[in-house]
Amino acid sequence: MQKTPTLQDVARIAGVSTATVSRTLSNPKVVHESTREKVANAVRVSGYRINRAARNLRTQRAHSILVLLPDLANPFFSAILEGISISLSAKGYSMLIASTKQVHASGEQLVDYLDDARADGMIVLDGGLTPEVVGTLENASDSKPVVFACEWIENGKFPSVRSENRRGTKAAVKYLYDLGHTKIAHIAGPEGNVLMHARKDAFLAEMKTLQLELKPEWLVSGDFSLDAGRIAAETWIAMHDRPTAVFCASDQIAFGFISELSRCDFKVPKDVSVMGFDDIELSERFIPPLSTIQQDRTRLGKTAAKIVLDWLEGKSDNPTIILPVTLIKRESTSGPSN
Amino acid sequence: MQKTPTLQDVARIAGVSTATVSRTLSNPKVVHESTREKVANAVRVSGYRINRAARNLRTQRAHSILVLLPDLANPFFSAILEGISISLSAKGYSMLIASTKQVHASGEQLVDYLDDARADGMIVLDGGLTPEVVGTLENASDSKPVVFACEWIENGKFPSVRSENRRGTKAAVKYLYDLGHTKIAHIAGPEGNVLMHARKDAFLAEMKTLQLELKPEWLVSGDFSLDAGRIAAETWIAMHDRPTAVFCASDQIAFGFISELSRCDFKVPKDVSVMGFDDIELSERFIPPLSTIQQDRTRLGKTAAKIVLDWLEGKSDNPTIILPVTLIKRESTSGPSN
DNA sequence: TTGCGAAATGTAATCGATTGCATAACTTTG
DNA sequence: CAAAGTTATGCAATCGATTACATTTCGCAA
Repeated sequence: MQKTPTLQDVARIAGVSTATVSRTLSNPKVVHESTREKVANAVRVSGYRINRAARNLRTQRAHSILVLLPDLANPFFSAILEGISISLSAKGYSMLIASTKQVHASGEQLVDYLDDARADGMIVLDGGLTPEVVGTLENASDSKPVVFACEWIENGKFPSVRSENRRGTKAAVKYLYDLGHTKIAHIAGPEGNVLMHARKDAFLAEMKTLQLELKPEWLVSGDFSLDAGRIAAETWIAMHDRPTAVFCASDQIAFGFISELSRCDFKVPKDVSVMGFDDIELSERFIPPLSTIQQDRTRLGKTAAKIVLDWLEGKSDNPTIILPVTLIKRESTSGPSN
Repeated sequence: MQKTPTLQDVARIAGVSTATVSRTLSNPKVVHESTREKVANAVRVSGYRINRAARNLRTQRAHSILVLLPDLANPFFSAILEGISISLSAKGYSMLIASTKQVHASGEQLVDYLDDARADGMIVLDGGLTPEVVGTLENASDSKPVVFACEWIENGKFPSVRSENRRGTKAAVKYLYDLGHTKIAHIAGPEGNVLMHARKDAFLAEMKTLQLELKPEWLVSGDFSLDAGRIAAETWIAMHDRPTAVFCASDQIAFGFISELSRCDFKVPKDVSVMGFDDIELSERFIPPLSTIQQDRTRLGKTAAKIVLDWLEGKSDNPTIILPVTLIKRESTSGPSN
């Protein structure tokens, strides 16, 4: 019922000064064992809990990290969040979440989170920030860590963690080629997105390496959504010279694509082989199970958090880390029929 | 390069006291217009940002709310988080996220978030907390708001927001019945879960109302996962008297179920009609598109946040709010084939 | 012009922990 | 045994905003 006990209370009960209590709690080895016990006992008796607001003020640390998503409702990010959270909570940090859309909508500046001592650093999963926002962040990141994960800013000075988009893409195309496909299309991500570029460029490069013809209409632009896949399916259906394989820039696209084809009575992989990118949980259980390039999302998250925390502790080599991907062969791909 | 300006700095530049600056910022109408302008100008010149740690300490508010998930990697929660975030950020609150698993693993107590001034309140999406944890939360919630969303604690004293699980379930069964099905199975959620109970009980009640026979083996227990659906499919295949329709406690279960059936060359809805519960984004694009009971997850989140915020402002009627669900008819259901 | 209430502003204590510096207690050493 | 060095503890300033209370200023009526 009474207000929560403070350091003062603990000090009084233990018969020592607040300085000693504080030291006992944060750096036990500098106090005498007997004092340590008295304090530990007083803490137990009083049910003392540290007041983080007070500590945060004094230490100039928020002990929390902001994670910025492009879109909270997108399930692609869940596993990444889990990875981040694991790393953060192991070090006693909390995870704040916000989405670009909403920060923008509420009229706040992103950099405020850093400037107003709400967060000590930031993990950004959105490579689509406007140049001004990136600019203010670059300034802020002279003193506060900002790390990109999955996506990144071209020519930006931020460290980042990402998957081998290039190698994954090439492996996918090569795999389709080895299955016997020569007419391969790509459904790309949203215009201007770094991932979209990385994957599209790698796709073009690999097609060239394999000396495969690429009709312009086989390069479909979209975004990473289900609906982009659906629209691409309509496009595919309308083609006179249909590619026999399609490499989608995300699993969601692939789902939308296959779903729409199926609605129109086309069969995957009989009529067209389809590959995705990501390997989200459902891919294994889609109908047909989706061949895809697997990203280790949890590890992506853990790694991003580690970079931020290391940076906060002074180890600032600001690396760009590229994590391996794996080609997963399932039943949405086969050799071309005849 | 220099340190961020404080209220003091603004006061000095504007030629007024810190008290006046503070009032200008938090309650502008009590200061004279001319002063207001001086202060506004000083804020602009100095680039002042409030230090939240300091404000939090003084006001005894963290201006953030903890959202507790059972499992961060589960995409079902994404849309709920979005709803929560919208409501919170509109009122200047931040959203902290943690998962039951990890809080537990890190040896922290859940209630610490409230006790150590990290969060002003809590939204819990996990009805599976242990009774001790619930107990400590109940104590804490004398002073701090704790609200359950989606799931809840039976006989607990927490307000909650949830969907019409009962009505949704009955509507699903009735719909299958109206299509002509009389042999209907249910794949339930995890043992001990309140949602699982609510839906199973409603299922049993409706079967009784419709005077349909229910063989014990038609009541399959599982959890809400894809894999539970896969296992249930094996069970279904092995039955001698197979139900012609299956009502799954979640869309994920339904996906797993259909996926496995499809792998074994059964057709949905020809061989069996399948319904889900939730209407997650992908349901519309699954193959076949899934008939299901739609929960408004965004609204669930918004409402939960609203209850917490109202409570913080003193409006404490602590309501239990039950949101309407909608029956969505798609192609995973049809009349039984003879 | 004086006086009084209302409006505007200022002074300084406060929130609760951390930490530089000073001091006390205790060891070691010549 | 005294001097020097170590170790343990305490004192009090500090982080940066908020706010109760005191004081000043202003407007208006008599």
